Amino acid sequence: MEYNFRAIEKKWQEQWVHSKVYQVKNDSSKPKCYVLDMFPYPSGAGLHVGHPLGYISTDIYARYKRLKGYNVLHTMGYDAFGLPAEQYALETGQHPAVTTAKNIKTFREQLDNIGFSYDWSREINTSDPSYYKWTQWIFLQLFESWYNRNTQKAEPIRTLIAAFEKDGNAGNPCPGDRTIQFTAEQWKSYSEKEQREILMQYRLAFLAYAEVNWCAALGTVLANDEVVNGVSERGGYPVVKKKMRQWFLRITEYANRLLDGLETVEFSEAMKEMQRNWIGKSQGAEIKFAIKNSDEKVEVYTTRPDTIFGVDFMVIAPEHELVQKITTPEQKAAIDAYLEYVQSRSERERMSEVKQVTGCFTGAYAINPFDGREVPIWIAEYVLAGYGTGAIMAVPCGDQRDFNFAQHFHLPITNIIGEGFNGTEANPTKDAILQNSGFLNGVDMRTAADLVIDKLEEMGIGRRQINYKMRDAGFSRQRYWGEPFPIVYKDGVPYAIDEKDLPLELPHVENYKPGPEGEGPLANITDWVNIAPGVKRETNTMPGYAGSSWYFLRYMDPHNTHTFADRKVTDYWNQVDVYVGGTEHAVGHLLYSRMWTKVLYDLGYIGFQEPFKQLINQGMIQGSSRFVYRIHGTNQFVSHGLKDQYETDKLHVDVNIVDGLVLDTEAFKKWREEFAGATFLLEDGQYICGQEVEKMSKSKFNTVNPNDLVEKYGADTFRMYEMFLGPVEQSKPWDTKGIEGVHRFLKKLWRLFVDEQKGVVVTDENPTPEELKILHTAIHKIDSATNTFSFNTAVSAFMICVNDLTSIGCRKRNILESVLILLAPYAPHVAEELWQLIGFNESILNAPYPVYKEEYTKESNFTYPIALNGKTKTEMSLGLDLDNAALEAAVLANETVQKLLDGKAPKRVIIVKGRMINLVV
RNA sequence: GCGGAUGUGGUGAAAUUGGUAGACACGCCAGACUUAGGAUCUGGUGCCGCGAGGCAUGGGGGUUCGAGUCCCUUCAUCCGCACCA
Repeated sequence: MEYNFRAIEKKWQEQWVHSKVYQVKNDSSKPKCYVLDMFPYPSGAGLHVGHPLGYISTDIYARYKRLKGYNVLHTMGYDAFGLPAEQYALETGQHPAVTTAKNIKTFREQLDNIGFSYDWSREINTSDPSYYKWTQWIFLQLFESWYNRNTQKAEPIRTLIAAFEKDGNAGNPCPGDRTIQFTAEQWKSYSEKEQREILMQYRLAFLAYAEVNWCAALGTVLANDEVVNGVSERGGYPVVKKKMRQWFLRITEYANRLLDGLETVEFSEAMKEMQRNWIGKSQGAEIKFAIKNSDEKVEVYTTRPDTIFGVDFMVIAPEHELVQKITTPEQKAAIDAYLEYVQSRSERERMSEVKQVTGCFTGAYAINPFDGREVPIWIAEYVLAGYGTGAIMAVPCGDQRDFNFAQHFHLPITNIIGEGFNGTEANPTKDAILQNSGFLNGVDMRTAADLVIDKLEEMGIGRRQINYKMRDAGFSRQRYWGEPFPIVYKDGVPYAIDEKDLPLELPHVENYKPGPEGEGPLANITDWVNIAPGVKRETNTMPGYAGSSWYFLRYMDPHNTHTFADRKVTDYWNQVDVYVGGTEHAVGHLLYSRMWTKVLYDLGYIGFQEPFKQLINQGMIQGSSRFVYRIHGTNQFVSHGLKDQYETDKLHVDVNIVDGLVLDTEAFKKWREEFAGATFLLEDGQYICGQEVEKMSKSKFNTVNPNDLVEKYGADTFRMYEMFLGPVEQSKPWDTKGIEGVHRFLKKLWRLFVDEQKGVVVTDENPTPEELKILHTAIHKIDSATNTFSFNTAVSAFMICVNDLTSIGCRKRNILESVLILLAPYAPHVAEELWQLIGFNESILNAPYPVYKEEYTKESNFTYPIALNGKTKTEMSLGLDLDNAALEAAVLANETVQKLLDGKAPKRVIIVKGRMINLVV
């Protein structure tokens, strides 16, 4: 009987399906554990070896926790709405639902091949109406809620209306527009339309005109994180700013809670830092400066109010509304020219020429409230309209950009930090003592900041202000393949559709071309859009992140038709205990899902406000591409070492027909028709390819399909090899070479149990202390390594264990049973098979995890390294029960040591019991 | 520019957190069994040196009896953000 992994794996995969061993109940006397993967977008390319890295980790962990006595929720599904399917539909006319279903089928087959323990009865698909019904429902909750800054949580919009009817909006200033102010009487006098317009400024999901990233080539609006260097992430098409009426989520109201929540979760420091940067909290002050000969005021935001005596000029954004009002007639022509220049510059240019200093003087002067100094007001593109107040007070001695600006335009620089400023570059210190600063002279900057703000508040021209870089999240897409908004417009006023009419299903369309004026394809279906005279549907759809913002909740209760997930069930499963996925979702998906969770928590639908307790970022598996070199204009290929002698074209070649770096030339000729007649210039009889590490992608022919490896070595080998590659968090190029070693290990393990001729050879003898030591060393190492996601070291511990047991010929049931249970999470098929072969009828999944007993690994002796001045010279086996004096005596009596000491006595003897002994001379 | 991470043999990587650097594998070398082997098994394999021995964790410095691990400094690579006042 040899290790026939193909038969074994097929048998157990069928057996698992048949006996429903992975179905999980929503209650149990056992403690719960929720282990989740970021669900994939089912692309047409299928899975490559990079995808399962995370999935295998979670599967091992989930199986491990189950053996440890937990009720484990471990699920998989598909993030199935999205642009690629729609692009494909545009090109081929195939309905996205059709291609998506096909892709899902491929993914499922590939996943099943690897032997995962998902509870597939809970599978979800975000494009399924039974799922997006609840995405739409949650959207309506967002639409019907506002953020109460007094209670610091989301509340139903009716509590806001009640407040308006009582006190107007005095207690609840408008987050969308601070200038909106009204009394209770005024509120009651407004028409319904006016009231709803005001409420819109408060809703968590709201409509606003805003500049969006408009990509004409894709015919759609893109999120900031879908725009890279001014072009679309997909396709690399140009992106421009365009004003459109868009849905937004008021995530900025949650900025502070999203920030504070990071303290309560276990994410990597890198991940937390990325989110902190994205949220970008800063504390400072808003200050109003009077303008000379004008009633206008210019309001700036600064984080450094302490430097107010160092203000030498003001800069406002070119888009700032004050520009037209304060520009003097003499400067008008210059300013107009500058504005024209700014408008002519694409987003891309502005980004790529960050260091260039440009600007223009308005002719107006602002007045420093403390010393009455008049400083010029400039406009410049380095000041952004969208951040703070769109205006700054410039302190060139303390801020490098202000300094560069002052130098460029020859503006005088006031020094308020004495020797701290050297005149050649700005010094942004906060630790100087102020000089040249009126009433602040001699005060340190940190203290001065508070003094200034207090004084400004007293004078009524300034106040403390916290700002965030984060913007509200755009939530509309002019696309077809997404969730339709459950919204209708009556005379242009948006209303929620009735909950009982959910889901609002995505209608069928004839084609996927964008609608008129940048609208989505839905706008083309006029009889769907126009419900009644004056009543129209929303034609935008929701963005890709809508469905993924809450899917972890649906897995808990996937078939519930009354609610998105029953409160009792979400209370039971609670937070995701371990969430595994790539870093690319650091600021998108992770922030949105954290926000949705907080909203649902505020509204009382769930009982926790952080979705993911622990996050592990799997590294990216890169592709290791191979290249061949074709002599230009011929069909002759030259080996890598000889290529410099010719003029060649470098071509990607399929990594699957290259062994290491050696090309299989026959396979190459068959690979593509155009190479059928290829000839080769070889080195030492071989064609050597070039290699480069690149992203794994079909177009680079460097993808490796897990199916091929599973076919050749088996799922168990594949699983363990992926883990053996290195720490899960680390990115590394894929290399199939080492898989043999893991395969050998499994064959060796098999031979511990089964002899080719004799069959099962396991005995019932009692284990020796040596065997128990091998086992318990393995238990200790594997248990803790699995628990800490250090799977690569666990695999090596398995190898050591099996090597040791093989070399002493141990075939004892007592030992081997435990080894199998340890192995079951890693290589579930072979573990089940051997478990059955040694006589168990029940699945190994329900066996108890072995418990480490220290007594078996305890030694009476320890082989001490004996070092002289910290350098190991020899070793001695000495009793662990010896005290330091006895150890010292034994060491000094040692022949080698005496020779080394050469008659001299050591100055000091350092003894670390059970570790080492060091002689200092 | 700011923030984060990483740097260890020919390769992937270990190292109980300050205590024998290179476990476990791949690759390579030698051998055994073989008609054969891309099967299996045995031994070897950081570098220099015939050897005793010396040198080695990106470089330089420091703390310590002892540093891959802590501190300072410097270089390189990768990732994220990027005119955020």
